[in-house]
Amino acid sequence: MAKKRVTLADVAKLAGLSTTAASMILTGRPDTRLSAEAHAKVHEAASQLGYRPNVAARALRTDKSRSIAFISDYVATTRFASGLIRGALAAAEEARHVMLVLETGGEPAREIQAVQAALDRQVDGLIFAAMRAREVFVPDIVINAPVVMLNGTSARFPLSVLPDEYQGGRDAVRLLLEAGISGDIVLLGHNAEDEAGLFRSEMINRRLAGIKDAMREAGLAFIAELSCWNWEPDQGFDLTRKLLATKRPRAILCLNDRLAFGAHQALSEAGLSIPEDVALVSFDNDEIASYLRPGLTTIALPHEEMGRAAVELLLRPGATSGATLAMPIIERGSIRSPAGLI
Amino acid sequence: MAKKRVTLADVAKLAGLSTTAASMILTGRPDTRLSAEAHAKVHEAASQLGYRPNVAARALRTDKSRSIAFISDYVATTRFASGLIRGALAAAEEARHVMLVLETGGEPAREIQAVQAALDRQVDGLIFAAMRAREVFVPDIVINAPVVMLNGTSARFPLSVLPDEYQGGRDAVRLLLEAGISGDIVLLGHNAEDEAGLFRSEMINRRLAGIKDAMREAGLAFIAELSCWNWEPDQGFDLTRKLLATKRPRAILCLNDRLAFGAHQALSEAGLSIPEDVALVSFDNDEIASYLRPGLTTIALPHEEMGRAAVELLLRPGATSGATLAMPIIERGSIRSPAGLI
DNA sequence: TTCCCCTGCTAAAACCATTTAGCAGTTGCA
DNA sequence: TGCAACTGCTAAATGGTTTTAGCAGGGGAA
Repeated sequence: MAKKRVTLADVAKLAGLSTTAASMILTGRPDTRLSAEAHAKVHEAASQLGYRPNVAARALRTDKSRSIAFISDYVATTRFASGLIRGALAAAEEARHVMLVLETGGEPAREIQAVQAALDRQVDGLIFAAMRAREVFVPDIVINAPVVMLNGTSARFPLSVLPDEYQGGRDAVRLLLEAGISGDIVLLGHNAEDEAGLFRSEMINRRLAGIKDAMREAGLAFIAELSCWNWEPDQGFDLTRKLLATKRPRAILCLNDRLAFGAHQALSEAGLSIPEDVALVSFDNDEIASYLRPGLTTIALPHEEMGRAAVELLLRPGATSGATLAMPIIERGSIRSPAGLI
Repeated sequence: MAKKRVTLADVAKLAGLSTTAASMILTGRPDTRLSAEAHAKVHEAASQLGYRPNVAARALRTDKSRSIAFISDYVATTRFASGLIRGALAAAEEARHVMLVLETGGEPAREIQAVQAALDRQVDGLIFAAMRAREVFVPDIVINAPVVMLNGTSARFPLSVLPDEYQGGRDAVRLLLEAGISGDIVLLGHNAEDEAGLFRSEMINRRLAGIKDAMREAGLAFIAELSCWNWEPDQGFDLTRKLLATKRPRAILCLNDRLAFGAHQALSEAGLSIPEDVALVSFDNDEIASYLRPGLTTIALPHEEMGRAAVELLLRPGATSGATLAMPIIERGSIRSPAGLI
């Protein structure tokens, strides 16, 4: 019952020409010598029959499947993750490619499976996205297709798309300074001594480097540096409450929005107002950043742009160097509340 | 330079047998009469060469590509979305399938594109996921592959996976009653009169029906029903603040967690404590629900289970009826704070 | 006239797997 | 002995496209 797919041969027959001619015309070859009349007839026949090329057959012949693989350790968890996917998806769509999404949980066995599955389907390229990546991630298989690392790096694959964390770190400090804050600043989320020898991630190290450099250049030092491994709201809450027992900061620089969220709660409970008593700045532009009152001023991860850049890089023929994307500054009301800010 | 792919012919040659034999052995045909020795030789040769079947070639012959399409209106936005994808991904992986993810933004043109792209790649089935779906969604193309609707329904495709919103609605009310609350309850997010003639979504209607039925059976009526179209925190905040100017509720039943988040802020600002003064219950188990203090007691959408169920349904040969999944009750501290609850 | 090039097109091979049809040799049974 | 059935295997067709090699016919130059 189900009608057979219409094939190139059907089109050719209807047009009264060979499949060779039909193929050449429909793929838009430039140097062909087929007549204008032939072109017209083939196009007419194709649209009349609703012809769509069979991608599997084409892939078999050309080794191009117009599809790419997006392999990541985690896909859910943060808004960051879906932003990356979303941007990549949009860019893939524009390039008329389709995207296979694969999740590995960071487990080597699943990583291998994922890469194999993608390669079996002759993808035109692979993106390795690191969502939580503490360290570099290396699936050790022969891959003869372009590879782009997204939000991570790899010794084997030089092309990567990264946020400019160093500059982002500097910007966070600069925002505080520009608001006239000149001391009594606390760093929430990291303490060099406590975490000596621990490796969190290359990205975070750069963020910290930017922060430290900017502070030093301004002749400032944090009055406290609070360490915790999981950057979740409850940690931010506990650390801030403990902090307030002994110190009265003028600003808290939080290493992500979730910590800032917890800090916000602790400050509110202590009857301190934001930003008048204590200013807050953080990173990521997580969903919750906009929910707070006042909204959190934050250095955003350019999720969608990164995903998009990865695909564009992957599909650009002779790409040789990766991309570093600026982290946009999202000003809300947690540093100062001038007119015009939410 | 790049080594040629290993083909079945290579394996057959090394094993000293025909490709027919190699194919039959590697695909594990049951009724074949090939010798144990032949089996051993072929498997040996395959693993020695690292043979991997070319999926495109296989798809061309068998019309099965071991891949499915996940087409949704939005992919980022909510945690809900990525939960669905994640569950679907896990189930697909277990079934050794690969998943194409496509986003349409709810635009008909992109919907058609997406379905075509998937069909061109001979997917073994399609999932249409509705993230925000206000109404039913129908891409009007001939699709001769199984289809499952996820979090939505369609007249054309009877198989769908849905949360049991009606029971969820009943549960929300029941939780309040069990906590000894017997009146002064406010419904936040909907007002039958204000929204007469508006169609939000079938799912939400069922949620409301469950709530209304449970209230009626308990002989109760809401002391206020507050309508707003966008269920975002700022709306919840504004409506609750306005409410508090004239009324003093004992509980607020919020139609989603974001509204509850806003209500929480307004209650805190008014100096009311949760749950002692005002109890809060809501829906979705959004990420923010666990961040609040106390945590939000909420009726969860079973994201991952739904995604998983959709794939399993899609891949089950003669599936004839869809699935309705229970909405788990996540008890935190916003209705009552007994020992043991967060 | 012969040779060469150009035009407009096509036959057939190639890509890599699955599957149908069938072959040669042995055994089982009457 | 004759015939059927079985065993263990293979040749060739098939799926839909791209691409290489080349064909027939006409025109221009030498």
